[in-house]
Amino acid sequence: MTQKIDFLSKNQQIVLEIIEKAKEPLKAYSILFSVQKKGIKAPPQVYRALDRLIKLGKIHKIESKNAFVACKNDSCTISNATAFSICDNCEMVTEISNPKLSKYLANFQDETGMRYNKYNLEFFGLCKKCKK
Amino acid sequence: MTQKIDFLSKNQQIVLEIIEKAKEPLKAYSILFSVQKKGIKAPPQVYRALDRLIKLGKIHKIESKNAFVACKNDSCTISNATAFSICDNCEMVTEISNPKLSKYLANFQDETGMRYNKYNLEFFGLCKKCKK
DNA sequence: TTACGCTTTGTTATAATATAACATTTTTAA
DNA sequence: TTAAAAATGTTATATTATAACAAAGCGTAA
Repeated sequence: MTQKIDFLSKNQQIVLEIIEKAKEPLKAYSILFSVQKKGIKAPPQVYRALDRLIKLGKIHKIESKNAFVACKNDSCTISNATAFSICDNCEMVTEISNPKLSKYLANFQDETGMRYNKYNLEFFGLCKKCKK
Repeated sequence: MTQKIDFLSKNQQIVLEIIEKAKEPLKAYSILFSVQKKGIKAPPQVYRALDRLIKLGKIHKIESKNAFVACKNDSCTISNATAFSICDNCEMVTEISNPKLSKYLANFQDETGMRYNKYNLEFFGLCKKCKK
């Protein structure tokens, strides 16, 4: 077997669980502090789990915040096409799953005809609550 | 006057110049090392200049790389709508200026009707050279 | 079974990225 | 001309991330 693609190690499960429970994106070191009681003691353990979970599409990294969210898209096993809306005020992050948008972007070609196998889009604005 | 919107301070000019000359995105600390002979000695000086240049739309931050590129779009004085293509192999970054794309994204509304005033899009793939 | 390779894990140390806090200088505008 | 504001300089430190290597666990084939 070259790779176990559907099995999570203990550390990976622990990290995934805490990200899934969170309502906001979590930072790597805040994850570290939260999981220290469960035996994860050092940054590399957290970062390894994060890297793996990202590759599996279980979580995504919000690049503009260096923070991590669970993928809301149940069927997402790869993470090559992501879009988020981010509130400038309360920092709430929502994953956008809009078939038209993803189709548009997956098919996008620039002037040179270059095609892409991956993209990440981050929208910023005020969420409904903060707009009031 | 509340803000000088079209004037760059000495440090800002120095930092902008080095980013404009570069062919690849530059990291903050590599900028710092390059400008130390010009009297910029400490990180905050670089980061302040970067922040200002970003606000003015003179440069953009490539979030997935923590690196900075000059805006190629001459008329760009604000930086609320950015799109880049990034080569996974050689790390080359190109700013995409595609009117259809920017129009599409500027007008994008999610399911709830929310509109955004800013976005950043990063495409990944292989550039023409690396595809060969 | 055992021993080999591979993956995961643990651990220490350190690299890389970014900002806080405050002193000083320069610029602005009353 | 001088007080306020903005920009700059400086030191220290916070935050984010990885290198490097040792040890443990696990599958598998001899």
